[in-house]
Amino acid sequence: MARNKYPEVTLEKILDVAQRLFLEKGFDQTTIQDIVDGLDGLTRGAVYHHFKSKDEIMDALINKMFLDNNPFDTVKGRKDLNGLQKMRMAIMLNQSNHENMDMSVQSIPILKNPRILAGIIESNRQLLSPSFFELIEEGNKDGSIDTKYAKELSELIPLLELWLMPSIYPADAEEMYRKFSFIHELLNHMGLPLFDEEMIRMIKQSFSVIEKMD
Amino acid sequence: MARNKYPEVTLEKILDVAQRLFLEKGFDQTTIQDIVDGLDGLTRGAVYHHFKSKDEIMDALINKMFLDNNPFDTVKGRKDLNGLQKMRMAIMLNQSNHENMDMSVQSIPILKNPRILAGIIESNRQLLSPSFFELIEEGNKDGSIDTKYAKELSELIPLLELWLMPSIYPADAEEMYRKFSFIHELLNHMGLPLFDEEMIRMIKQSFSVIEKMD
DNA sequence: TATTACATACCGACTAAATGTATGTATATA
DNA sequence: TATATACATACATTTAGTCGGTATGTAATA
Repeated sequence: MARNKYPEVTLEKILDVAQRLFLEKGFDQTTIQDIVDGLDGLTRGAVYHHFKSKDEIMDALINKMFLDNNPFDTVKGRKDLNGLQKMRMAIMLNQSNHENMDMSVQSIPILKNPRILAGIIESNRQLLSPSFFELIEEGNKDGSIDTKYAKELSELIPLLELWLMPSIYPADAEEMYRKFSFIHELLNHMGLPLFDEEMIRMIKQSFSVIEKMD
Repeated sequence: MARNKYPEVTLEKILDVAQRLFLEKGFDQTTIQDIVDGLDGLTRGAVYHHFKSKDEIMDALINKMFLDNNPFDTVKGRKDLNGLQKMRMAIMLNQSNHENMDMSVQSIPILKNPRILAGIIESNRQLLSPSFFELIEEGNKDGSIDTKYAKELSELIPLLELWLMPSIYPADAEEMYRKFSFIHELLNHMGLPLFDEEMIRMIKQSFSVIEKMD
């Protein structure tokens, strides 16, 4: 295939296809050739020109997925929100990001894709937690949050999100609701009242919808 | 090499070598041939006779590591302990198991070994949590524990143990201590006073030891 | 006890698949 | 026009897994 005037386009295409395949079939089950096949016309040489290895594609993907729609960029400029409110918004945005790809993620058991799981955990720790930390600190300063455990909470919250993923920890609607109650109580006790009444109602409702789907 | 009269010996040997290598170099970085090389005289044929695939070796290992020294077997018969006390003992036994291999586990960043990480998470959920659940329920019945969240706690505790692994979540002694305080407070609030004064003292001491090592 | 039949522990060569490398070619840009 | 680079192509290498074969153990039979 002819050389592309805008190589970034090729690069993006590679990441797009890779993301789709990794989520559909898993990282190990996806070969470079599989990716190439979805790249109409290009060859493996092109891929290896842009990326040193399959792992490097994965790393790039993890960064991209986070940066593409970084909840914290959206939240940061909002002078009208205090720390707690920003935190709530960031969590919800982040959650809906997850859900957008969860349709595909759910289709394949994530525990069978250790590389993806590890990727999530690592990017949580490196990217998500520091941002959470900032917001919690901000809340501590403006008085909307009052916790001794900013660092600990910022690390733990992503882990709790993991706990809420039914593909890892299977749970029916009732069990999901109990988990949420648990987390609600936990966060309140630790001084980070993340869920307000409206959020709890929304969550409750979304579960009853799931219930009816079964 | 001559056929072994007791094939279990060969099987054990394979698992031994595999465990060593997986922890030293990681799962993906260990080839079947690497395992064979540590098996004085045997060939890859032997390994493939006992195991269908590399993954099957991993699965067998996970089971073995748990069953070999299952904390719950030790605890179960102890009529002199109530549920809470059994829970404490199981946690400590389990923890010291971890520490025994942690010398090797720590040496290699576990996030670079997604397969092992996923294995830990899955075996926690399938083996550890159900046992925790039983003990917590027992405690709830005999009055030594009083929580609405037996199921949730039994799932969350292994996740908290993950959080405490410095190879995944780097932390100095001070930070480790804060994590423990956090968990202590969390569990107390949820009705599962897992750490008594003695344990807290022990933990505190073990951290000051670490501190001095640096 | 000797023989036979069968099961299974293990060997070793082969296949297939996939990653990665080295080199070549054409095109864009300076 | 020269140079960098986007991409192609051929090749080398690594590794998982398969398969037919061999030797040794075990159990039944006589």
